[in-house]
Amino acid sequence: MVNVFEEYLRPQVQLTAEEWTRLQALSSAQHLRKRQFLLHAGQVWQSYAFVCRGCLRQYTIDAKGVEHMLKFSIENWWAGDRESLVTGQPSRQYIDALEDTDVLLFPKVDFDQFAREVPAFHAFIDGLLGRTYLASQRRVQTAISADAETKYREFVQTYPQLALRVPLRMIASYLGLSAETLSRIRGLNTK
Amino acid sequence: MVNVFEEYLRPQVQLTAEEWTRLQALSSAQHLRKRQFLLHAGQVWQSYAFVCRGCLRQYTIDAKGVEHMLKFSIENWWAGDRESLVTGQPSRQYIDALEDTDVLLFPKVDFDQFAREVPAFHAFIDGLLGRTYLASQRRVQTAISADAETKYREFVQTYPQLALRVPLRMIASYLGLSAETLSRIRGLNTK
DNA sequence: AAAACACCTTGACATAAGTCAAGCTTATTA
DNA sequence: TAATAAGCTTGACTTATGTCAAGGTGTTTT
Repeated sequence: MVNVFEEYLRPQVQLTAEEWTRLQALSSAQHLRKRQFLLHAGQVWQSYAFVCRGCLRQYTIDAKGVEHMLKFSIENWWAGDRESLVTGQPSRQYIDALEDTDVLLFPKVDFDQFAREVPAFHAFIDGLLGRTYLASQRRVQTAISADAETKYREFVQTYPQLALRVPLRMIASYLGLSAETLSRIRGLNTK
Repeated sequence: MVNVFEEYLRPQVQLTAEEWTRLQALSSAQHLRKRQFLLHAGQVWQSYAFVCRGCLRQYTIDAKGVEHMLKFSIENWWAGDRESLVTGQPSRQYIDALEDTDVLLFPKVDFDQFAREVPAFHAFIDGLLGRTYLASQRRVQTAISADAETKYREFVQTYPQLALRVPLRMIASYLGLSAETLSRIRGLNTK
């Protein structure tokens, strides 16, 4: 399981053998069965989570009981509620597994400490955060300007791996559409 | 003009007199008349821009010629197209002034260099980016889950300064609504 | 001080997308 | 392997929001 992380990280950051060992020692593996929760609203999120295998969904539930998908995380992605992580406040989000999933958890304190002491790693995390932010901005732009069909097309183009793997009604929710609307749109595209 | 920046930064980062002088020396002031452009689609954006006075809008124009507001920046806010800054690719965005505006420009190369050499400043920029990213995530969440009225209410609550200062049709665009819809919503709230 | 413009509002109508409900497959679970 | 649940699709209907058009203020501009 650490192997997956190693293969992910090695091409991106130059770490000494010692640093690598130390980083690895910070992590703890966790296995999630399908439908099992990694985070529940009300809990404080205090880690960085790296997905080695499987698929997670991150979502909120509104006053009417409707779920709103915020993010999906498959192999080589990071997951977690950054807001809770940064503020220390209880999360309003849920994270659970759409498939049996293996996760590496890095406690915030240790992880940040490590980043502070290893500039190359720090730079890598900064870059990651920057790219994630850009992706978020693009999502905003699509959300405010595109019609339903365009939203779906862009999603498939951006995340082809997810389009095949995640239930449609969750993709619909991610895009701010009803499941029925998304189903009809797909009907059109197929024909 | 540098005073505004100093008052903004001093409470947030501890810089030595020398560092402060050096940072200041990197900046160049620019004055924009109302409606004047700071960035035009096709140009590469290569700076960090700090607004000392006035108000900027940042937007795209789609294939139909419709503008979509991405961001407004008033005093003590940063502006710029991060995507173009990071990738070095020509921007697809426009930035122009809604009022006469004073801006401090920090060339990317120098700014990044300074951040690398002054850890406290680096940490400050990281924190800023992190908060901006959180704001973007919240905007996504509202965009996919809220109705028109809620979007507007949250906007007013989050940015009361902007609600008074920016033309309604631009706020409507920022929220992904038509100007007419926003106007009707406001009619309801007032009564 | 006109003239031209930018901005907001309102009405009438159009339409994209949502809701509710049923039926049909394909996975899970007992 | 029967039973249950999850997921997708389709139809009929509703609704929120968009579009088009006109009129009214208030602001720039000449």
